[in-house]
Amino acid sequence: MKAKSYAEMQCSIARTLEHVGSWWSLLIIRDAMMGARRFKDFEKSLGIAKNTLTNRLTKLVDIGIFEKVAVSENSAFEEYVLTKQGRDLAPVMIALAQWGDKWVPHEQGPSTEIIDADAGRKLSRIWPRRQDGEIIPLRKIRMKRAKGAPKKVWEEA
Amino acid sequence: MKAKSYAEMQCSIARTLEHVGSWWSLLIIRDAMMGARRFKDFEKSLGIAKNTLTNRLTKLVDIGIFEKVAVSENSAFEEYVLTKQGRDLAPVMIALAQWGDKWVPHEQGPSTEIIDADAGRKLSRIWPRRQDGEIIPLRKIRMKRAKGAPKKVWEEA
DNA sequence: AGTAATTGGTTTCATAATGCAACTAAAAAT
DNA sequence: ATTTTTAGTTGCATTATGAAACCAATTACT
Repeated sequence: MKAKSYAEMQCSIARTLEHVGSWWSLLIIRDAMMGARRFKDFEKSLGIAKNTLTNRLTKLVDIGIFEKVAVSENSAFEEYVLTKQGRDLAPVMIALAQWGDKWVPHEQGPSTEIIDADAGRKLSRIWPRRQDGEIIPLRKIRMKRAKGAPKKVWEEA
Repeated sequence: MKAKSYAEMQCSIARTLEHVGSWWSLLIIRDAMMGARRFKDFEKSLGIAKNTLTNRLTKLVDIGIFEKVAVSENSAFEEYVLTKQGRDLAPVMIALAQWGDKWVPHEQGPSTEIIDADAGRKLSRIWPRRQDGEIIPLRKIRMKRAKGAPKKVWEEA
């Protein structure tokens, strides 16, 4: 659920989750990345309630992650297509999928594969790198509030 | 909210979200990555209700993302520390933060900074690469169900 | 040592979000 | 012309969250 908004938090992650962090939203986007377009596609694939799906899709269109496009010249139906903004969530999806494969393996294998079409094989782990491609080890990475952002409670004193 | 589980879906992303996709969970983990440890730290930083925080932390401990550790030799209090599994969510956090900075900028700037401690500057965009470091363009990336996973509804016919 | 404040909860109740089933109008297929 | 599909909407039951009060144990203060 969600009754309280993250929108006013001074945090880039919170603001992203405000847009795509609701239950179902990321799975809707995942399905779109795997080829779903029509309302019924998402509904049947996810087993989500129709009213909830309507709410999610409407919001995702509002914030610019999907756009509604006519199915064809001569059809009155519309389908939901990811915008550039939506497609740009790919690194998030890849990171989520790879974490799941590593830490929550399923008896029946990965079951979602993310492929490099040129090399024809699974992507290697997505990980921060320096410009030259060198991998940055976790211990060298610091997450901190930006200058000007309010002090965290545990930083007082 | 969340009333229906993703656990049985044949999808790596769904299984990850089943663990960390509930409202608040990723923000709790973010706070931990930024230095929060004590119950009160999370509570005050997030403004989350105590019962909800208790539920989330208990679950996150159960599934191995946090562990409870004595604050010190002579203290009876415990604090919540990320496990290796939890720290391994770093790429997810980085991807979320960078997407937010790009698409949902805040008047007052990024407000969450992720730094390469050696280079002393912000991380460049996390993105899938080939082993040699070459960036893989989005159009070369395919997400698909693995062999054996059930066909997607839009693939029928 | 005795008292006050903090911590980490639990419990209760109101509210908000979701799940489900029934219903509907428009479009498409037969 | 009729049936089926699609994309919803509506209403109700259930579940999750938010807020406040309450509580026992621990820690800090005097």
